[in-house]
Amino acid sequence: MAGNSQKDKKLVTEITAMDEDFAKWYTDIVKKADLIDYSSVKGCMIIRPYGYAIWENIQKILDAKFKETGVEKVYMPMFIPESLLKKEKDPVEGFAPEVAWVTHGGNEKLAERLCVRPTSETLFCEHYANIIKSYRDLPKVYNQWCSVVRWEKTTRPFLRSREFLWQEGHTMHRTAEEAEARTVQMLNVYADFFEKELGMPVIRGQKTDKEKFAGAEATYTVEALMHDGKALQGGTSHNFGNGFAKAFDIQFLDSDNQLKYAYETSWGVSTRIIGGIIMTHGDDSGLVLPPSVAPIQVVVIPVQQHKEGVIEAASKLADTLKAAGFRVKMDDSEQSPGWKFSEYEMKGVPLRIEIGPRDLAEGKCVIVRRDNREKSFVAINDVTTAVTEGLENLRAALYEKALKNREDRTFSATNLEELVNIANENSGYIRAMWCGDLECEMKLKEVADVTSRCMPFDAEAISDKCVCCGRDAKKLVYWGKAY
RNA sequence: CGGGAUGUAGCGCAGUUGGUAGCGCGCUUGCUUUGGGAGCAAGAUGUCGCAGGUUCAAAUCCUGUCAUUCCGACCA
Repeated sequence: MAGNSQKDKKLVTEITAMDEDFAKWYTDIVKKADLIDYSSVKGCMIIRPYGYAIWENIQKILDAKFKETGVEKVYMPMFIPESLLKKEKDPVEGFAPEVAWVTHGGNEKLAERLCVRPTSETLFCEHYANIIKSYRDLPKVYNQWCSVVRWEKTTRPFLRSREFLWQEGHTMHRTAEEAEARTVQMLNVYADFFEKELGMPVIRGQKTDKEKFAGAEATYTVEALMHDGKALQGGTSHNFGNGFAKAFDIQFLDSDNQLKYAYETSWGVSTRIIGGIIMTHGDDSGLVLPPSVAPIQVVVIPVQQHKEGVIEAASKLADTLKAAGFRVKMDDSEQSPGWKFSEYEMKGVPLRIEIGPRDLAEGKCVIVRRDNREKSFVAINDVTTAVTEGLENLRAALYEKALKNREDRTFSATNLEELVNIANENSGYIRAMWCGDLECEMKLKEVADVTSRCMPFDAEAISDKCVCCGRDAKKLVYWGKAY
């Protein structure tokens, strides 16, 4: 029966509803939007051209922002000798269970085994120790784009893979103040990127000692809330003080002729961002990409393309938009228009332009927004303006929608019972005061299964007592469950 | 790392008491179609995840292993 075959066809391409099974929905999208493929090694994924193009756009934007702040790009080797890795105790202990080791070169066993970098602090430090002699050598503001390896036990595409792509900035400064300023500056670069480019509202704040990077004096973070109410750490910026400088002997002669230790920062974001984009903006039809990083910003779909003048008009439209600087794809393949509509919705293309004989007769085309499927009929001559506005409106709408989700899922608690109840019944952030004791942090994990996500900057106190122990509280903490 | 599920064509799956593999979609060719996943006709595509074992015979039974996935633990 026609009805049945129609239904079967749908099942082939349908994705799981997000409110039914968010985890399955996520993996469906990652595969069906053609972002990745699995490889034969657990936790190591193939990033497909469409997925990689998103990463490339992220890199392009961030790299430009980095350069505006004086960042220089370098590349460090991927191997770290065991002895070098062990020079700084705290991070080694943090990473030890998940480093991968190279023990052989060809058939010969290495005299000293090499670890595949889980992060490159030690390499940067070793190098900085060699090149920094004078206060005139400071600051050093280096960044690298590379992949790192952490042998995770449980893995998920983009969110937790054994090898992932990231950028890691490592900087050296003359004073503690300068290092602190750089730490905050880079956190703000990330926050702006998330909010203005990706349409993802973030909370800027500090990690508790329990959650901070081992060996850091302070870890700052931008935290985003996903559609399902779980938190995702978007990016981190660490102030290392001069702890690493002491371990690696990074000293310089200051203008007062005194030998001093340099102050270090480090900051990074990874391909995990892509997972964040999916889980923030995606819907039951697939991915929804913010225009800034969408590999295709506008897809032009000719309708009844065999009719005279349709392909020509569609091509011309696409060329006009390309010339105006948009990333445009014209799809005149033989698939039916309906198939193409679904396909590009799955891939999250922000705007779709339909153009067929009916439109041609009126000198118009149809622009459809991915997020709300709103259609507008636009004169062909005005299409550049309409696309500019459409992309901007979509970006703003994505932000608003994500912000509303966060607001709807942000709760406050002033005592333990309240907090536990909220945690049991909802998924999201719980704002609550904290005394600063590790014990209370552990207890909340135990009784409410939440961890501290961050202590927002400039947060107002909502009570003067710790939500857990009732003693005087120091900080407002956002608690939640994290990816 | 513990518990559950899965692995058969590019994708989604069926395959009975063991007897040598099938369906839908997709793909190729042709014609008709085209404004929300088109129709008809003719085709092509498989080391049944991998390695052992039992058997005259294994996709099917047994053991191991790898991968995916879900839940938990762990971890950033």
